[in-house]
Amino acid sequence: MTRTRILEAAWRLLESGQAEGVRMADIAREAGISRQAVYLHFPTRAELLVATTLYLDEVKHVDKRLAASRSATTGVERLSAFIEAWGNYIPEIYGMAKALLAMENTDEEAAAAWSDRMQAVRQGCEAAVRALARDGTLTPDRSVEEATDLLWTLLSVRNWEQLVQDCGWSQGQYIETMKELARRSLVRDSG
Amino acid sequence: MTRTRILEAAWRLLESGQAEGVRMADIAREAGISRQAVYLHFPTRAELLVATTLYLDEVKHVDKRLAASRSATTGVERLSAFIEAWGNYIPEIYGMAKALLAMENTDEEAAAAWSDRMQAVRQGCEAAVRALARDGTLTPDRSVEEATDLLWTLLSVRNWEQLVQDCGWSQGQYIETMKELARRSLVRDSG
DNA sequence: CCTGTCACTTGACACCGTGTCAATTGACAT
DNA sequence: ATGTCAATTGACACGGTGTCAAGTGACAGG
Repeated sequence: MTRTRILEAAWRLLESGQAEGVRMADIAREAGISRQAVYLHFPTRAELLVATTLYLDEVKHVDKRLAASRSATTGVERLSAFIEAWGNYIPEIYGMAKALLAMENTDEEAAAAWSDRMQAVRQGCEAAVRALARDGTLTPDRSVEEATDLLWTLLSVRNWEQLVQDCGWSQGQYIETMKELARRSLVRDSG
Repeated sequence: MTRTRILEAAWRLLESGQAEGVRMADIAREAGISRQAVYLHFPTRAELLVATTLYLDEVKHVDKRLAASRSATTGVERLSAFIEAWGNYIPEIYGMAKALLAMENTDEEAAAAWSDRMQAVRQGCEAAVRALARDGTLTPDRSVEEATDLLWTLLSVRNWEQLVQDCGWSQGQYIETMKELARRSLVRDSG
């Protein structure tokens, strides 16, 4: 199916670094079809990018990965498992994310799409925070909502980008630091 | 001087919200001159934006604000003062920052300019971390460099944006949370 | 009073990337 | 043979940046 070939082509290009060099013409060439044929399947660049993220989520089985964090028994374990699952997913979608993020400013639809995806992440954060609250291990300093905001911000793609891409941290270092930071700022009595 | 009028116009427009709607023509109109006259003073949009940030730093006396944090005696005080100074500066430059950030992806020069400005912030972070290290109050978990990376990331404009703009936190809430987060993740024995 | 010069204006234009439109081709099915 | 469907080619509009050339008006010095 041509549609799939386009999605694969987009993915391949976005994955390989220089996010913003990826134009519709490039994707078409990579897929071995004409630029106009791309428009036959995806009305706008934004929609193509969104479709690519959804395609990735499917191919990479995000759902299965998050299942692990959902099955954790204690809140603390759940928090840790969630950070690990999401944190390790970031590098795989980073090319995509960067391209989508770059359109946020100019493209209404791209912004909405990215916001949707991030709300899903926020759900995950909230679930982890609620698990802590249920166990009574959430720090008394913050409400569930504030704690969720904080965790969500900590785990943003931008923060990953800054630490791993710009500062040269290893992925493991990133994960460990985020876990520790989350624990210290969200879990009660954990010096 | 026309140059100043242009800078003031750019500032006024950027400050008032919708960063990405600000085109060269808009700035010219706001300054009461022709679009081409702007190019007489600033060769490119990126250079105009950069000049505007420098102009803002001058007008807003960033240097004086940071002096306070430099004169703190203990490392912990210095950390706190720095977070307060920088954290309270962010909302004043946010319009600018957003416009510059939006060009990061497309414009080489804008990216370099923004990166420069952020390196300056990083210097401030590093100074605070070194003050902690000197006092022996830096957590043993992290090297000076790692601690600097972490603090710098915590205090990014993007994080401020997400918490204050997107999540609706108050400025005071943001400052307090950042101070606490920094303390918990950088200062030794502070549960 | 003439002549420069300097800041600015007007208007036209090239470039780039996105998205649109119309006419055409080639394969496959009925 | 006919229809249909995916894809092709080529042209074009739009928006925003940046360039270029010619013109205008004010002010200064001889």
